[in-house]
Amino acid sequence: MAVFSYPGQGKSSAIVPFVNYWLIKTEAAMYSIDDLARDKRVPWTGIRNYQARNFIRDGMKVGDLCLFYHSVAEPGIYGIAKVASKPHADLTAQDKKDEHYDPKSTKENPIWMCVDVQFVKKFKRPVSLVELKAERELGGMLVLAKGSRLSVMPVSERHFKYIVEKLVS
DNA sequence: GCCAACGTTGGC
DNA sequence: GCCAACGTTGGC
Repeated sequence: MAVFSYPGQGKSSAIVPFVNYWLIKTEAAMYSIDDLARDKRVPWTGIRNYQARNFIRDGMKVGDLCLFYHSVAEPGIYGIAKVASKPHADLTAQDKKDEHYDPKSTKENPIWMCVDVQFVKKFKRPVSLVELKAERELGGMLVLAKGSRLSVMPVSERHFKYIVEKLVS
């Protein structure tokens, strides 16, 4: 939480949630923005990369907004999701039948974390990877970096707002 | 389907 | 701790 004071209101101030911004990746064939629109809220499981896990564990807070990115087929940003829970253990890692089962994960040391994500909106039109790359304003976005393979990564407020307020509206 | 770029694993 | 082998990701 961060304290913001509003100009013109003397000494008054208000506590408002401090929002972080993220980009979460998925293959549409596996789980798409339409699937999230249908399900409304799901645990974002299956992240098996330590750097991505650390972003989830150490950075994600309820209310954070996520660009919803489809990789591989027609790559681009398709909408927005919201972090709807605190980070918690990803139990699919302890499920032998799950495709993301990890024998190193135990009840005592779950290793892998996830948050619940909630559907916010699907863009009227997706912002393709080609379009993202063409925007000078978006230079430095992690997802555009060569070799960027993280499935969860932070996004700056400036980049987030440029995409949502300038590119898709 | 190809292949570059990564991350992880395991032998030493 | 090094590093080759291997598996995966993801753009094209």
